[in-house]
Amino acid sequence: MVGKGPFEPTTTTYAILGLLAAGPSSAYDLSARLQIGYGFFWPRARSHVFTETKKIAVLGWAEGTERRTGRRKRTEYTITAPGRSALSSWLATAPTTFAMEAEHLVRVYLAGFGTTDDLLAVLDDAERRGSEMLGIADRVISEYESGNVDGAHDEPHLRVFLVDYLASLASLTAEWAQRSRDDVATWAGATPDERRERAIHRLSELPRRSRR
Amino acid sequence: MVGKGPFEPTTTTYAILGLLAAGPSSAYDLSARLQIGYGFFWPRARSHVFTETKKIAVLGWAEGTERRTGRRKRTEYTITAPGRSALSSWLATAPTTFAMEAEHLVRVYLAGFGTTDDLLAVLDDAERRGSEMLGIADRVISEYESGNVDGAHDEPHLRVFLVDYLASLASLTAEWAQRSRDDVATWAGATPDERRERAIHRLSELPRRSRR
DNA sequence: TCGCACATGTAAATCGTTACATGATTAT
DNA sequence: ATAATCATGTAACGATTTACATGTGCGA
Repeated sequence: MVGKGPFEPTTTTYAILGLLAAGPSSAYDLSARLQIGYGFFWPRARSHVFTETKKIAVLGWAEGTERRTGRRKRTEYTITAPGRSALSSWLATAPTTFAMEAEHLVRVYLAGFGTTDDLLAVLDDAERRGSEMLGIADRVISEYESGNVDGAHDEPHLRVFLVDYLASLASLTAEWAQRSRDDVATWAGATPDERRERAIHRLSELPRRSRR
Repeated sequence: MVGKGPFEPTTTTYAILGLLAAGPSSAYDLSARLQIGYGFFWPRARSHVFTETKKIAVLGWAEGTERRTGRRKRTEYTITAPGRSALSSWLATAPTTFAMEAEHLVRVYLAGFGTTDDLLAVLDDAERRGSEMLGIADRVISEYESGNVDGAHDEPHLRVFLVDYLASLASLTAEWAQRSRDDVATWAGATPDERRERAIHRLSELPRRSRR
């Protein structure tokens, strides 16, 4: 990502352009689809869409037409040929961003300055979030199994990759929280040295690169 | 996160305060530790530290003393008692942020508008990143096994939780990329209906909530 | 002693969010 | 008819990054 002038497209720009590629929609509608479609792996505030669509229009990648409902106006955007072409060019470039913001882990990192109960609460919270995410994945899966899918993103052979990642991450998080809590439970009757031994042993059993 | 005035502490503020709790250091030094310690789950630019430490000083949570090396000055920060107390209060509150920014997944979501080769390239990239992360975890583990640990963060019983999450996420990512690529490979000789069938079947085999 | 990497920041610009505002629609 | 909710944005603000600037120490 170069990131120079004020009209330089960002990943978010392309994400929205991609929504537009599926058909014309109003900015408001896009803002809803942004959260539903990307909420889990590219979260953005709804209001962000309104500035971003303007940028897209200035770039010539979409055309906005004014519609009215009574005295209220709204803008409907339609992707242009240059827009489609910009999207597919972008898809041919390499991804840049892969980041996570996990406050849980910050708190674990600093847990030495808090109480054991604080730590357990953090782990509980992590497990709760993991379970929630699993619940979301669950619902998506059931929809597909029962055939109740709203046409918009009806490409199951691609969709499965996303749901796979989501469900895997969710269950990873929940399971990690559980085993960490179990480990905390063993601290009670142990000397510092025993704790250390055990920690090193647990470390040595983590997934290694050699397993390829 | 309340986030009102310009001196409202953020998670980043506490992350840095937490580094400070381990002993006095210069802002520059903190900025290095920020990346090493939090880089994987709370990434921030080094320069961010310099503004944040000033905020911490204004809040009375640390004191800055001027040092000099020749004509060049630097500021060394020391945490204060109110600072320690703010840190432990914060540790007793609930985490708020758990987010990921995975451009890979954005690209998978939009893969219908690109070529199959684009998609394969994205999956390759994801696998490469997963392997790299596994490599990092690997090195940390080896350091602990061989006892070569730089005292600063020498709390293996806590550290193991972080490395566990890192290594698990890394191998999840790499494995996901592999099985997704394998799936893409089956598309070639299949009708759209077969692809659909297969996708729904794969969906139904993902981790479910019921498994708890 | 020349150049390069490390140390130590500052300033400007951008990205993104929260808060607000107001019209339309629906349920009660 | 009123209240609540949906639709449709705007504006101000804060969080974060990128780019820059300059001193110091070290190896060739």
